[in-house]
Amino acid sequence: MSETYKKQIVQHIIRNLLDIQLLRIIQAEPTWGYKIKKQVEADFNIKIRHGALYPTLNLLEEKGFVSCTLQQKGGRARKVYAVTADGQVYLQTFYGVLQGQLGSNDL
Amino acid sequence: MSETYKKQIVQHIIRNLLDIQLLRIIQAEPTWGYKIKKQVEADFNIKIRHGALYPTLNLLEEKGFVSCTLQQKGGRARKVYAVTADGQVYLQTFYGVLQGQLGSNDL
DNA sequence: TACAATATGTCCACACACGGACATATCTTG
DNA sequence: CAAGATATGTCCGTGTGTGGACATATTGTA
Repeated sequence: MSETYKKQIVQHIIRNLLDIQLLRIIQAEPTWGYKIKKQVEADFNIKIRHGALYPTLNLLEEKGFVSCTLQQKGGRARKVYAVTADGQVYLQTFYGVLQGQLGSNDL
Repeated sequence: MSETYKKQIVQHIIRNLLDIQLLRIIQAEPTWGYKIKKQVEADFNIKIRHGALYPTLNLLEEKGFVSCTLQQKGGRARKVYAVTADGQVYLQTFYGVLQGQLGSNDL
């Protein structure tokens, strides 16, 4: 796996496919906005705007791709997201379209 | 594979990941701009702007991800593109990042 | 011979997304 | 007790990309 293009690719994805990438991260493990931000910034050494992150999470919830559970940790509230069945279908369909693995019967 | 989200996902990809999708199509078979446009429009029933398509193809060539061969068919010239070794590495790295399959040694 | 298709290219008004500031509240640490 | 971290949210000027027109040349067809 090449290291040369990795950072620019990650920024490409975060910029253009934030919704998909969030779905993927949440599918791996239910989590919340702030943790995703810190995690991605640590893993890839890039910045995620929380001004884009939180509205996108809310959008995913509106679309029914993730469900939201309010978790109280002391007085601080976390909105823990989990991928719904619809979200999983969406994500899998995305991968299929991207890699051209859709059967011809789909049309 | 779900049909529900397919069209919006394809538009999502064409809009935000045109370069990647072009790489994938060209990797499957060396081809040229106009054919890609017609093919995608027929396959997915969506419009591709050639005003975005051709500059993107030229950009991919500049970056060295595709090579270009001028093919004369009668008097009409075609710019037939093929994916280079660099382009294949880029594409594979992209899939890896997107699906989170990068080893931890990559950092 | 005129129109549609093939084939590639540029350009511009406009809309949308970005970067970053502003905002609020709680908890932890020095 | 103040500063930084946790946690989520809005807003706005600016810059980037979109949609579609304009452009050109050849070939096939009605």
